[in-house]
Amino acid sequence: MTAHHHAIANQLTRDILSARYQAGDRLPSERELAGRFDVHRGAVREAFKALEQLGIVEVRPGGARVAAVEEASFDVIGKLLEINEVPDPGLVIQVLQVVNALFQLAAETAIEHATDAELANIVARAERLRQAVLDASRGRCEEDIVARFELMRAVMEVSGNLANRIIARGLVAQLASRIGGLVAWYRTSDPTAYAALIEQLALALQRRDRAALRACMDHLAQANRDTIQRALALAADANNRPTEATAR
Amino acid sequence: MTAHHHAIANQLTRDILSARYQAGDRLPSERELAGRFDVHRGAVREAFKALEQLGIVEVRPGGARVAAVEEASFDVIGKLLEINEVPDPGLVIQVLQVVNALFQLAAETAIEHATDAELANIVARAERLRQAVLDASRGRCEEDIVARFELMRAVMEVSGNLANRIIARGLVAQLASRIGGLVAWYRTSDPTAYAALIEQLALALQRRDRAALRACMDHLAQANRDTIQRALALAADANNRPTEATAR
DNA sequence: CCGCTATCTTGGCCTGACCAATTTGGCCTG
DNA sequence: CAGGCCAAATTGGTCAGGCCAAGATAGCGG
Repeated sequence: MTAHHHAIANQLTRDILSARYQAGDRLPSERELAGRFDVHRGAVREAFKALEQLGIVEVRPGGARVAAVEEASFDVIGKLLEINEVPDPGLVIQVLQVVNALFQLAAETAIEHATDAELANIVARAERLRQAVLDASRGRCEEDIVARFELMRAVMEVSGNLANRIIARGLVAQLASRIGGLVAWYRTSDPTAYAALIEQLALALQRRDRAALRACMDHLAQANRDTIQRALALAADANNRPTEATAR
Repeated sequence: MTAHHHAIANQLTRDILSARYQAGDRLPSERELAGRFDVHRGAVREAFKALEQLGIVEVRPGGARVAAVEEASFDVIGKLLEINEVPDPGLVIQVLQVVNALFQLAAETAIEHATDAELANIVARAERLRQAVLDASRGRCEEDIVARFELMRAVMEVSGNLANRIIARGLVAQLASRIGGLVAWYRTSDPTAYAALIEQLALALQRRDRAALRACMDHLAQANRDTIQRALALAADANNRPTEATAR
């Protein structure tokens, strides 16, 4: 393995995101880091490129300075989720809220512009999700989650909003790569109620009823939030108390 | 000026985004492009890095292939806005809708979690915006726009949602760098009505009234959309008929 | 104590080379 | 003739060393 710049970039990213460097600090020079890591300057240089594109470092002739997290790029969200063993629940919830807002926008656009056939397709997927949720209470959880993503993707697609699609896709990807391992802890608290919400969602979509759509999406978001929060708590708990064999 | 890789990256980006290459096509090899552009392979390589991080190209040993736009990264949105003289109105509207959805999320979070003092600060900014809008009808348009961004930024800040903040910031930045030049064409159609909406917004925030907040934000979004759409149409018109001296 | 300059450092970029993975074309086998 | 298989050519990945211009800095002069 000679992917030096990868290792260096990861190390520096962790250092910066865990606040070992303050915003505005000067990073060591490329040449010094090259010496410290015992690699050629090119490797450090490539690592810097990555950090710069992440938006956490601003590199200019004269020196590289770390930037404020608020000014960082889209992709830091994934990195922020990575720095701890179990992702920071607060951040996960925040991302989830954004994803939900985007999903809601897509759904509202869909009921405005989609054809009846497209809506029917979505409704069919919703029905599939409803079934999957009910099945999941008997243990088949993966299908449940897959069906949720399928539904979301379908709605995004017919909404026709490219920007929304790109952003949501990126966000979900960053989130999924991090909390995918939590599937084991993922349980819908009240599948029956959740299934009922899905049914309401399907109905609202079919009738192009915006008010109803918003109402039940609010409830769905709340339910999803609770579920994930519980899963995170369980995972963190298991991680802190590794008496029994930890999954992995 | 020896920023070769910049020029190459731009050229290739335009080629790809304007569909001169189809998704799945193989790009010419680094060495061939180096010869074609008469630069060293390193320059082409750096350009490829940029394209890869844009998500429009997947480069692997054996060849670089262009990816589907839907799979691209967040930053392509800005590039997509850049390929035409006047940005594609449809895309601008889409981005605007996303921004609005994020703004709405922030506002809803704010009325749930912000302190009274923070809300008061936001309300004050809203009042400033209201004044600016009324003033703008007499020609001072820049302050109007600045005040809108200020309000949005303030709401984002107190909402405490880092993910939301980062995404919205990036989106606004990409949009602003592209439609900033349209300020000349930017006119609120009915300033009085708009000011009234802002007042409603302030009131809803102060009372932490979520329903009212949603209602007036819907109207505000609609108004903003119309205004931008009109500005884009005017700009496109002026661009197609360059008989008189075009600004700039 | 402040402002300016000469020098030194730092990043930007070019050149050339070698390596490993993939592709590709020809070859052999059925 | 079709399909699988192997080796050579091509492609991207990485390393190494060097030169240059743009900032940073220490020292000097006011």
